[in-house]
Amino acid sequence: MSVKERKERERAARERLIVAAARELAEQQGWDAVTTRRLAERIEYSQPVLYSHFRGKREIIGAVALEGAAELASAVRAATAAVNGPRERVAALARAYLDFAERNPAVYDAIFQLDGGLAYAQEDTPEQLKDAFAALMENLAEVAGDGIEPGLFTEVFWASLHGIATLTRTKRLLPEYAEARVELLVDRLAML
Amino acid sequence: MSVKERKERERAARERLIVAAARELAEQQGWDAVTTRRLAERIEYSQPVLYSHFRGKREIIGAVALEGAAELASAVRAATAAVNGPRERVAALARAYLDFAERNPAVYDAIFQLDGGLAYAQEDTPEQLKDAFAALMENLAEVAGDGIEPGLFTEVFWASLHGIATLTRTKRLLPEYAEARVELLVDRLAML
DNA sequence: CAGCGATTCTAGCATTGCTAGACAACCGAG
DNA sequence: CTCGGTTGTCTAGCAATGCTAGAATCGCTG
Repeated sequence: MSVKERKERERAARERLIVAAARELAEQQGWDAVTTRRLAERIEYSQPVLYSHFRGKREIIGAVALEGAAELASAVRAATAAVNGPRERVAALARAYLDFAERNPAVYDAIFQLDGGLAYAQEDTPEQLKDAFAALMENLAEVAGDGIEPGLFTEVFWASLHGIATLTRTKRLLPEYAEARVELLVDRLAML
Repeated sequence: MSVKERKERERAARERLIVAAARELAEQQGWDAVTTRRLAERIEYSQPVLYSHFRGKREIIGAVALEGAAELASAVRAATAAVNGPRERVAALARAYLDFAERNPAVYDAIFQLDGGLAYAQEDTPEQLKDAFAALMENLAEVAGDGIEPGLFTEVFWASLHGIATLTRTKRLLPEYAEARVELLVDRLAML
């Protein structure tokens, strides 16, 4: 049954190709430009092929979101691993998070803004999303403060970062305050 | 020239009708359901009429956003006016803000999520948007803390509220923490 | 190498935002 | 009161969108 296995490998490879193409196109020209036709053209297949891998455009966004969530998690862990001291660790986390959002706006949107048909904060939430939240909580639990549940604190800190990330990207905040916002947020929210 | 005036009044009335219909439809069925055809049908005119008032769908969203921003500003002012004590005033502001976002999700999206073709944090930013920010700053300046510019503090507090509002609405945060999040945010960010 | 099953494509549907050009209504002059 | 012209509105249509049915083609198996 080697033939079947080969076909499955090829199929998986093509699926990765679709996700990669969608992501690249979205980062280059925004999600609006990610149409089924353009996507099909990029992978050099016809549109119906997309629907043999994904239920629709929404699921493709979801696939990009999962890939991105895994990257966000490791970006956060990588940025905090080598840092000594809780305060600097939290600041590094905040900068890594905002940096990821700025460098991968389309992927960030796929994870947090667009509808990728994924469940959040529930049992059936995909591993990658749970793990991204876990990566935040690992570094934030130690500064949550007495009597504050780490999960609650992480939600608030995360929401603040998310607000800054999205409002910054849509040019609703003053660029010159960027660094000061992070400092203020970390100094006030984290209990040291 | 009474005829001209009458026509202008009628025109203005129809414009309000369009904005109201767009808003109502968006709140009922989401912005995706706000198509030019459905909107035209609701106001009992044909689609091209919409384009004699607005450059396109984007501008209609923008009009809803401006109307909403004015309401948000007065909602915040109304909620804080009668409250004594800085801490309770800030808490009231936070609740009023989140309440507005929850009660008018489509309008909130028009203001802060969708592209209504409006400028933000600039000179040519519409009055309504500047005033909404001002309404926040009026109540937040007193708790910014020493050496922290009110504008900076307001941006951070606002971003945090925005993050909570959007993540809550897309079911990415735990509902049971809703009240605790506000308490934590106010207690930590505000300097009392 | 022939036939059959899986795969991929062509072609098309309904819906979207937006626009051109035909048509009608209405105001003001004679 | 009628006619001309401006102003306003509608019908019809464009290209692009997500998605799908059915034809065509490819490649494995006997």
